[in-house]
Parts: sequence; C-alpha cells; structure tokens
Amino acid sequence: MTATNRTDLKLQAFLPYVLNNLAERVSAGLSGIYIDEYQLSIPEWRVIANLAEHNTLNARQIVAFTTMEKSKVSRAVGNLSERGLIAQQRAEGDSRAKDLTLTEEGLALYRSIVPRVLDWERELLADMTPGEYRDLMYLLEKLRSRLDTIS
Amino acid sequence: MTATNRTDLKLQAFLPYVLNNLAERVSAGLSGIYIDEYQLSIPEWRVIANLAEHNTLNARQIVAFTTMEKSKVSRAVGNLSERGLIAQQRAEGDSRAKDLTLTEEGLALYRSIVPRVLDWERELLADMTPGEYRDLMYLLEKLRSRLDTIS
DNA sequence: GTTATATAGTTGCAAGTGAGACTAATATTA
DNA sequence: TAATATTAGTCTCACTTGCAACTATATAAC
Repeated sequence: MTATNRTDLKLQAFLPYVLNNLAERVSAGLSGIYIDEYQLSIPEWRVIANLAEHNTLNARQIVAFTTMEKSKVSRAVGNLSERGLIAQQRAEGDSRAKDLTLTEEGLALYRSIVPRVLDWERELLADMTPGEYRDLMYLLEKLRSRLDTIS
Repeated sequence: MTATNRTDLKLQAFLPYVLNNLAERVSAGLSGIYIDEYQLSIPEWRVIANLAEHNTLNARQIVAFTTMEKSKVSRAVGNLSERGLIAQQRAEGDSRAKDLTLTEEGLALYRSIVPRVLDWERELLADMTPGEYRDLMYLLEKLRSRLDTIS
C-alpha cells in the first residue's frame, strides 16, 4: 500500500509544493534576523553555523553538510574572511584544502544570533505539542533518508 | 509547555534548517523532470500548475497562491505566452489586469507532466504508511497556519 | 469633478547564482 | 617514476533574481 494513490494533481496536497512553500516562508521569516540585523546572507549564516557546530571544516565539508554549491560556499567563505569572522589555514596533509574556523569575533557574532533564532523557532512551534514536534522531525528525517536512497 | 527548550543550536534538530535542506533536495529532484524534459523553469511550472488547477487567474492571484515575487511571475507569464502555452486577455471590469488561461497546447503539456511528478512523489513516499503521510501533511499544514499568524 | 491614493503588471539595474573551465595539489596506475 | 586521473577551491560568464521605479488604470476623498 502506498501513502497516496492519485491520478490528478492538487497542489495543496502535493508534498513537494507544500514543503517548498513552507520552507521558503520559514526561511524568509528567519533570515530577516541575520540579514537585517547582522548583515549576513543566508549562505554566510550557514557557513558560520556549521563552523560553530563542527569547530573546523574545509569548504568541501561545508558543501557536504549544507548541500550548497561549492562556488556559493567559496564566496561566502571569502566574504566572511574579509570581515574577519573566520580564519583560514592551509590544511596539513593536503595543501589544496583550507581549514576554516570561526575567529573570536565570528564566534561572538554567532553567540549573539543563536538565542534570536531559537526564540524564533520557539515562536513558530508555539502551538505544537512535544509529541507533534517529535513526529514531525521523525517524518522529515524519514523523507531525508528516503531521498538519499532514490537520488 | 513548548515543543523545544534549547539554549544551544544543533542544526540537525533545528526545524528551519531541516525543512530547508529537505525542500531544496526535493525541489532539485523533482524539477529535473520539467526542466530537462520540458524546458520549463520552476516559476514557469508553478504558473502552469496553478492555471491548470484554477482555470483562469491573473498575475496577482498567482502571486498570492505561490508567494513568488510579482516580477518573477510576470517574466514566467511572458515566456509562457511567447511559447504559446498560455493565453492572455484583458480582464473585463479591470483593464489593468489580464486573465490568464492555458492554451490547448499548455494543457496538453501539463497533462503529460502530471503523471511524471505524481510518480516521483509516490517514489518519495514509498516507505511511508498512509497514516504517516496524513500526520506529515497535517503537521506541515499546522506550521503553515502558524506562520500566517506570526508574520 | 479633480486631486490624491492604491493597485496590476512591466522593466531596469545591481547583485547573486549555477555550471563549468581552470589552477594547484594529491592519488592512482603502469 | 612518469603518465593519468581525481580532488580542493577559485573564477568567469551567462542567466536569474529581488527591489524599486515606472506606466496605466481604478478607487477614494474632498
């Protein structure tokens, strides 16, 4: 048995459509915080968040984590370096790669953003029970892993 | 009680991040169909799908349904008209607006795409039970309506 | 009615993007 | 080792995008 059994398309019930509309709106709401108040683009914020979480990464690893284009990552890294928010160092053992880390300033910026975005998420989830939230994350994860196998 | 109660950010458990990554990957997978095989951009496909579903719409209504920028809609409509896939007619009662409909050719194109994208969705949902699917759509809808109230 | 405001849709422009060519370094193969 | 293939990251180019200004029409206020 399958979850859907349709022969015609109703956009409001078509998962890719629903998912995309939702993600775009969530992104737009959230990115207001770091764009307007911290002058960080979405790719820049993603690079920072991933570096904060993993401490040291090279561009290739950031590409893997975020599924952004490598040129997009390269430009975000370039901008953040210029602004002194991240530091680059040739990787030992492979001098093509550069190990990237947040500077003190970058880390401080990150730490001032985090509570803001968590507040925003809490606001978004305000009318969901913990059980609903758990179900949602479980189901999204299930989709993600399914995507890995089909594409 | 709230669904989450965090003070630090774990991206893999941060709903906006998860949602966005997922939506982007789903979009990339799906759009392969109408981009590669039908030479339709994502905005163009969205315009067609909404016209197919609502029969006649003007650009403003498409903007409302899709949450795309009006300039994006305008350009998509322009391209589709040039290709003869949609027809425009000055709206009676408001000669600023144009009523848009699919041409026979546009409808035929739409009808050949629909089974492809439904197949793709079925593939994506293959390991979900009907109950899980229903829960997922319910929870996404709940998020969507929450967004309406907070932004 | 005349003036001011709002709305539908288009367009110009600056910025951002994806794809792929490219450089430099590393890994593999014979 | 030499030749080949692969990989990390940058850069260029054509294209897309978002924003704001703009035209044309419609509505509201006086």
